[in-house]
Amino acid sequence: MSLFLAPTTGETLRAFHQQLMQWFDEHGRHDLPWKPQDHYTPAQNIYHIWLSEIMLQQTQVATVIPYFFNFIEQFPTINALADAEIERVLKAWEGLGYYARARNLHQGAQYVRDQFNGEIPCDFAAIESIKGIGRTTAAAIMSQGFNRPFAILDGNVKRVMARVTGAMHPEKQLEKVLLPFAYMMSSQARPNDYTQAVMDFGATVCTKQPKCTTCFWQARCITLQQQQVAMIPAKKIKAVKKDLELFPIIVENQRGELLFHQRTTETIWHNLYEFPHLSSHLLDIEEMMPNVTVIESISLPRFKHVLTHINFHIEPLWIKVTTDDPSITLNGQCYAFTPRAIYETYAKTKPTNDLLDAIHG
DNA sequence: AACTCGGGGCG
DNA sequence: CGCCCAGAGTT
Repeated sequence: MSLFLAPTTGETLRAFHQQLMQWFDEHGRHDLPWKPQDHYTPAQNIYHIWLSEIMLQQTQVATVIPYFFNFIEQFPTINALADAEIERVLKAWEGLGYYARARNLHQGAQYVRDQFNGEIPCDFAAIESIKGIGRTTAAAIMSQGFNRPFAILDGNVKRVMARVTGAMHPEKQLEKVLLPFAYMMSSQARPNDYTQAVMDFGATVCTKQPKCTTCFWQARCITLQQQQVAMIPAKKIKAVKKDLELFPIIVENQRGELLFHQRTTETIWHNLYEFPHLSSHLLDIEEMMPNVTVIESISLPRFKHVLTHINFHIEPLWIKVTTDDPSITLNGQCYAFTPRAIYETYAKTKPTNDLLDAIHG
């Protein structure tokens, strides 16, 4: 049995496309900074679209814009990015989240430098072979960068297409069901503008709580007519979150240097910097750090840090000590005292930055 | 197919 | 406080 509210005809999709493009010309976002510009080379414009697509994964436009400007200033070309140190790339990404994106982007730039002479080719399969680029981002580069008819199905497009077609399918089936419709839409006129148009429409009109009274399609929207707007697209099944406690220890010596180290775990916050932390409360300071004299021990307020799948409950301890040692062994691991000017140049986790604000503010 | 990866904004 | 945002890699 069909999960569509009603069958969708080709005429319906063509009419929607026509009106969408008219809407875009008048109301679309035409000033996004990664839009191709004449004072950049064609290769740079493609690079900008690539970069923006990566930054925009699960991240809103307003958040991305300042990061984008900073990034292209530091890394103006793909080859410049490829030749840069990963530490600099992560620093430019600091606070944006999903740090695997930065590592994949850096690896991708080296791949493009070595395999494609520093220029992204107009080849969907080749683009998709670049680290960090999946079907959606590859299609976005093909359509927006090269003006080729490739369909994207990101969150915005899925929401728009689900409502236009009245697809009630659950999240997993939805993408497969909508892909043929998405391709049909993209294969009409102005592929690059269409891609931007449908995303702008999804981001500004056909939102989660859509502005149907201003919508050009309200008279023909099957989802609106049958009052299913709140039900389409179907909600995602919420993942169960874990609660984890974290006990960071901020050890500050008489010169104001802090114990600081780079994460090496393969899981979260890979390659980023943080304070040493324990999995339980620090019981005996003198026992854990024999060669230091504790001047002051301050419990900072506990706070929460939320990730997609983890709630961190953080109970920080700030210990001011005197010692002649340049490093401290804690739980069998060696941590070095680091001057403020140094650690501020490295990309840190969000809780670490919050703690730095707390002790310096 | 399910799970993992951040952080910000908004109602 | 819950949900979503221009998703992709791993298992």
